[in-house]
Amino acid sequence: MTGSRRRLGRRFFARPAAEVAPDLLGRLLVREMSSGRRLSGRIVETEAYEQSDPASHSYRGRTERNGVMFGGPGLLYVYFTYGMHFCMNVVTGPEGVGSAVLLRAVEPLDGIDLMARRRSTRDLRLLCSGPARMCQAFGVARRQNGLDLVAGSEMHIEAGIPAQETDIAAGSRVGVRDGVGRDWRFRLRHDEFVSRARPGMPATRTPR
DNA sequence: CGTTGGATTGGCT
DNA sequence: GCCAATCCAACGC
Repeated sequence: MTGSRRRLGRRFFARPAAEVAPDLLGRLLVREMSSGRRLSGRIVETEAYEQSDPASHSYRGRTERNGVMFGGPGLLYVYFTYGMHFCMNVVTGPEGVGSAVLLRAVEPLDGIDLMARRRSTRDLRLLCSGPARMCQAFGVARRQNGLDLVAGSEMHIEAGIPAQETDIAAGSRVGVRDGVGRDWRFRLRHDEFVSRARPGMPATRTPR
């Protein structure tokens, strides 16, 4: 139904962010609560950030805030923004290089009641359709920064059912003038769980 | 040390 | 569609 429960390994993440980002669509983000409860969602929207990119937190080198981005593939990079929101990324590429994929939206699967309580809404489309909404629904905050998605037990990503290339739409990222070949925002076409529409995200065109 | 604005969201001028 | 909320990293002086 939602595909393979095989966990994605270190090698999957040890590639350029622009390659990992579209490949994450259709995979399952999973959090195992210490209570034994499982929270999960099918990834439907991502964005790639390479170190060479002025829009990336890692562009100006390693700092206290972005340190995890340089820590090696498969780590979870969580940052705080706008004075109230958290966003989560999956670190990609080799250790020492600051690259990551921002998880922007998932389709809620397991633990929907718990997500609804955290989000103060029962509307499925408002639970995880945005990077900060996802973090709130999954209970991800500062404490989860640096978690290992490959060797750790708190969070991981399962293989699920990878999206077909023809089902993927690519466009420019928020606030970034992406040129041809640099459309690094990816989402499933015709999916109702993606974040709210914004300019620069055409409904057509396939990546790579 | 002061200023600026952000990989956003929710509520409503 | 527009703007306030609210912290803090990065940058300029």
